[in-house]
Amino acid sequence: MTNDSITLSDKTIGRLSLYRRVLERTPKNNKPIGHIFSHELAALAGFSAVLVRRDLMTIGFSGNPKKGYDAAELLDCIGKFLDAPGGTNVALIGVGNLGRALLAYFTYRRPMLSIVAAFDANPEFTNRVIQGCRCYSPDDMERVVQEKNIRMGIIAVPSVGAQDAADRLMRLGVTGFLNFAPVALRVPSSVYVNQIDMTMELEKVAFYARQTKE
Amino acid sequence: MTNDSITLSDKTIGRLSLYRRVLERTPKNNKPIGHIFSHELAALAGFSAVLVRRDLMTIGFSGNPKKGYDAAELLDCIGKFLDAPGGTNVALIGVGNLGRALLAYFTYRRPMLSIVAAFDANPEFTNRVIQGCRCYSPDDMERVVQEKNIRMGIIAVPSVGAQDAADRLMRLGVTGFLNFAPVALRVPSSVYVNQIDMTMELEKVAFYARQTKE
DNA sequence: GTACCTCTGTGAATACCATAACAGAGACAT
DNA sequence: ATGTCTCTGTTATGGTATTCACAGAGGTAC
Ligand SMILES: NC(=O)c1ccc[n+]([C@@H]2O[C@H](COP(=O)([O-])OP(=O)(O)OC[C@H]3O[C@@H](n4cnc5c(N)ncnc54)[C@H](O)[C@@H]3O)[C@@H](O)[C@H]2O)c1
Ligand SMILES: NC(=O)c1ccc[n+]([C@@H]2O[C@H](COP(=O)([O-])OP(=O)(O)OC[C@H]3O[C@@H](n4cnc5c(N)ncnc54)[C@H](O)[C@@H]3O)[C@@H](O)[C@H]2O)c1
Repeated sequence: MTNDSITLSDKTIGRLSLYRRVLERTPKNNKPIGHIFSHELAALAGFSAVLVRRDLMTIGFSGNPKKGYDAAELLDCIGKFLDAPGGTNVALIGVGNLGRALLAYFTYRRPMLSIVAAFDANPEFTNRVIQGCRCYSPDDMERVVQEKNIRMGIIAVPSVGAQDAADRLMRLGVTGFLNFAPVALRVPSSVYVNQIDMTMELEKVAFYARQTKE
Repeated sequence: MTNDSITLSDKTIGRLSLYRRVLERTPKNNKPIGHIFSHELAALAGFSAVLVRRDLMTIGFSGNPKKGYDAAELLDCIGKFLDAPGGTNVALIGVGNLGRALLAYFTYRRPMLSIVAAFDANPEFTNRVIQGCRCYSPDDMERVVQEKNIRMGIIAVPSVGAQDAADRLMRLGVTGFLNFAPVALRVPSSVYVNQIDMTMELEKVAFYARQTKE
């Protein structure tokens, strides 16, 4: 039914992720949603109804003009696109303030996306379990990444260590990064980097907040 | 020289914020950068050189074909666009795992953008100083927001409390939000919301990491 | 001086993305 | 049966962001 040969735009896969969480979370009169209309899903996710319909169209998911979309089937269909069949194992590099918050949040939250190991250069954090996740020394990276079949990395170390951390993980076969350090990672085109620059996001808000206030 | 009547695109103001931080941080042979070429700044920020030139063009900043752009003047010029003259005061709502990480990071980091108050419903956190920032009960919101002239809010509470927090702040004149809760805030068009959905960002990486691996 | 080189500045072309607009299908009332 | 209503599915349109391509300016080598 669903086929990965379709190309999804970057924006669309982000929205699919959000549709899924909204559907998982939102109960309708205390029982799971049966069917949902595009405009309902749009309101929950914060987009327009036509955009929802087009996203679902691109993944080849069909609804019923009278009842809307079957929520359970839609969840399944989105999962077929977003999730790797056996789940994806993630490494966290840097167990500082941000890293610990991420561990606390993501541990056991997404069944198909697990942070299975954390690494930190500070011996204070290594060889213990933090927020339910085992924390290792960077020296153990080669062994642990291979043992645990880690495919992607979250970089939450200071800027100066970010490129080095990425380089080491790439040598071990990691092909995707979520990078919180405000520095541009140099990677080959076969590796995907998603850069989150919170300072930039904050300054953007400050800019617009000022525009509307004055 | 610089005039705010120019309209900057959302993407451009984000990149300006990054150019600035890259310039502030990067020393050249242990002394501040004097001049910098568009391709150098592009490499540091992770964009293309022509995009850098285009951005600087839109803010009306000129370089020298032989020496490049004067870094100090550029910093000044970017500041004239991004910073409110007296700085912007920010409130943080929710001093949980993520909120504390944000406090630790942003306190004293950006001179023109300060988190001047935090609010949390949990009495364990209120009426004390956390990571250098005073933390109040939500009951004190009206007084504190007015006293400290707070213009924008960072929402780091669970989804269920996000809309309520935003509503209360908006009634007190706050016009911009950085929202980490994975829920669409309902706000009038005069209020700017920047939504950061880390789960979505993580799932995007998982998607692309899988594509390249197989 | 002249040929050449590099970099800025910018109009034109391209790619991408969201919205608008509408065709089609089923339900329902009369 | 027929008209109307609502929602889906899809094509057409518009707008915006980025890249392409190149003119212009100044500096350098010889
Ligand atoms: N905390 C925030 O809210 C925030 C906001 C914006 C950006 N960031 C960025 O996120 C990153 C992490 O921020 P943070 O606040 O958690 O910093 P932090 O200083 O609290 O934590 C950094 C951690 O990384 C570890 N570390 C340093 N070098 C390492 C290396 N080479 N290998 C392994 N571990 C190493 C340190 O021991 C420390 O535990 C930084 O790049 C920061 O710029 C954080
Ligand atoms: N921690 C992460 O890495 C992460 C990742 C993705 C999304 N988020 C989102 O960020 C938000 C905060 O996450 P967190 O991990 O810090 O959660 P948390 O549970 O650690 O902290 C939430 C804090 O908000 C306070 N709070 C609850 N209701 C409140 C209210 N009405 N007013 C004031 N304070 C209130 C609680 O007392 C608590 O201190 C959540 O919406 C979460 O979904 C966090």
